[in-house]
Amino acid sequence: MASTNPFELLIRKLMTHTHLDGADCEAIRRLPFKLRSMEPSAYVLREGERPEYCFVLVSGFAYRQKLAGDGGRQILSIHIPGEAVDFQNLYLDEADHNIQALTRAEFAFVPKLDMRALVDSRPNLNRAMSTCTLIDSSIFREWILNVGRRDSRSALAHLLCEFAIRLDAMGLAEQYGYELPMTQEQLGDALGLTSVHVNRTMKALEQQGLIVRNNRRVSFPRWKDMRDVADFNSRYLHLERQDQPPTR
Amino acid sequence: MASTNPFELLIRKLMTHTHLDGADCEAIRRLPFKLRSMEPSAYVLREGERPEYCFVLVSGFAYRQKLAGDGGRQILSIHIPGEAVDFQNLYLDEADHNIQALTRAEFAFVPKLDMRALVDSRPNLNRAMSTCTLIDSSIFREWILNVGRRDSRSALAHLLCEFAIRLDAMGLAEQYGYELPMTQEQLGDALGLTSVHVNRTMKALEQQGLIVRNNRRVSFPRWKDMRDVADFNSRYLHLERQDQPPTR
DNA sequence: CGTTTAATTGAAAGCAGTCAAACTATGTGG
DNA sequence: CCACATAGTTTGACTGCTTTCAATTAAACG
Repeated sequence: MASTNPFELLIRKLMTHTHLDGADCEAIRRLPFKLRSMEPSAYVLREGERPEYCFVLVSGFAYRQKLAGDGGRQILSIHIPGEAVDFQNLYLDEADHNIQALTRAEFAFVPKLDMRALVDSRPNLNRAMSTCTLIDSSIFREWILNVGRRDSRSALAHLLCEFAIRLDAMGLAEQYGYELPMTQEQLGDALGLTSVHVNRTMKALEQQGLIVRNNRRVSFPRWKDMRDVADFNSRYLHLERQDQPPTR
Repeated sequence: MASTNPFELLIRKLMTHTHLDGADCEAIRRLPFKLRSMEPSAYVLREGERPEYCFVLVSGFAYRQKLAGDGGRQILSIHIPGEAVDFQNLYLDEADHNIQALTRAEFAFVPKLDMRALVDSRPNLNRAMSTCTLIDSSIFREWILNVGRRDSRSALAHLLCEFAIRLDAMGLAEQYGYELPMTQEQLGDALGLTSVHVNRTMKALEQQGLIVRNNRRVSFPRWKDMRDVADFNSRYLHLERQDQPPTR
C-alpha cells in the first residue's frame, strides 16, 4: 500500500515543482532505508561529522542549527514532513551544521551512496532534487533578510507566515492556523532574538489582532494584514511548477 | 591560449573540490558565452526576472541582495572572480533576489540551456557544480549565524576573514591584506548594521590592532587574534577536496 | 500532585540606530 | 593647477529597540 512507504510525502514535495513519471516515483519508493524515531531535541547529525546517510523527515519537525563561539545558537531552517533534510550533504564530506529533531520525529535514513546512485541513474530525479536544494538556498537567503533587516515584529510575523504557507503547500495545513512546534526560545534562536523579546513581540501581534493563540496554537484572523506586517511574499518559496516543458 | 578563456578561474575553483579530467575542462572552455563588462552597482539580474543565462564572474566583484518592504537592503553574499553567480537559477524560473556588480566587473553570460546540457552530458561536472551550490548554501548558513548571533565586532571581523580566506583559496590574495571592494554602507547592508556603526566598529578593530587600514586597504597584523575575535572557522567553506576516491 | 519546563512580566542597562554636520578622497572642468 | 562637485568616511549627541537579570505564573509531565 502506497501510503505506508516513507517517501510518499517526499515524492509529493518533489512533484510540486518537477514532473516525475511513474518510474521515477517507483525508484524513490525502492530506496533502501532505515526508519528511526527521534526524541525532541535529539541530534540527527552534528557539525564536523561525516554523514553516511541522507535523512528524509517522515513525520514530525526538525531544524538546522549552528553555534557561535560564545554559545549563542542560531537556527537556520525549520523542516516539515516530506523534506529531505540532507541533500545538503550529498556531495559534501563534513557536516557544517547540526540537525536536531524539533518534536518527536521519524526519519528515513538513506545511505548516501544509494541516494547518489539514484540521482546518477535518473536525470529527472537529479533535477528534482537539485531544484529542492536550490529552493532551500532561496529560503536561506530570505532567512538572512529576515534576521538582518526586519524588526522583531516583522521578522516573527514572517516566520509564522512562512510556516503556514509551507505546511499548506505540502497539504499538511489544518483548517485554522496550526500548532506551532517551537518554544519561544527556539523562535528567538531562529530570529536572532531573546526568548523574552519573542514573548513580548508575540503578545504585541496578539494585541493588534494579527494572531490568535491558545497555548502553542496560532491562527491568523486577518491574514492579509499579517502578510503586510510580515513583509511576506511567497516568491522565494518557488511553489509554482519549475519545469513547464511545452510552454516555451 | 588557455588564460584568455574566461572560464579558467571557474575551472580552478571547481577543481579545488572536485577532480576534473581534461575532457571536463575542455567542455567548460567550449561553453558558448557573451562577455559583458558592468559598471559598479549595475544590475546583472533583478528579482522577479526570468534569467536566460548563467553568469560567471570573470573579473571584479559582485554581490547578491534582497530588499525588505521598508526599503532596507540586505546583502546576501559577495562573489569573487571564478564564481558562477548563477547556478542558483539553473533550475529555477524566477529570480528570487538581485545580483549587482560591486566593482567594475566582467561576466561571461552562458545560456541556461547550454549550461544544463553541459551538466546533463557530464556527470562529473554535474557533481562539481552541485558541490558548488552546496558550498554556497553553507556560506549562506554561516551568514545567517553572522547576522543573527554575532555582535557587530565579531560579525565585521568574520566578514573580513572570510573574504581573505576565499581570495586566498582562489589564488587571488595579495601578500599583505587586500583592497576591500565595499563601502562601509555596503558592509552595513551585509551585516544588518548601519554604515555609521560599521565605521565605529571598524575603528575599534583598528584601535585594538586587529586590522590596519589605509583607505580601502586592510591587512591583519595579528591574524590569529583576528580569527578568534571573528569566531572564524573555515570548515563551512569546505575547502578540502570533497571527492577522495581511493581513500576509503 | 510535585517537579520541571516554558511563558510572562517588570525594571534597568546597553548596543546599535538616527540625525546632522564636518571632513576627506576622488574626479571634473576651467 | 585650482575651484567645485560628488561620494564616502568620520564624529557627536541623542534616542530607542532589544537584552539582561530576576521573579512570577502557567503548562506539561511522570
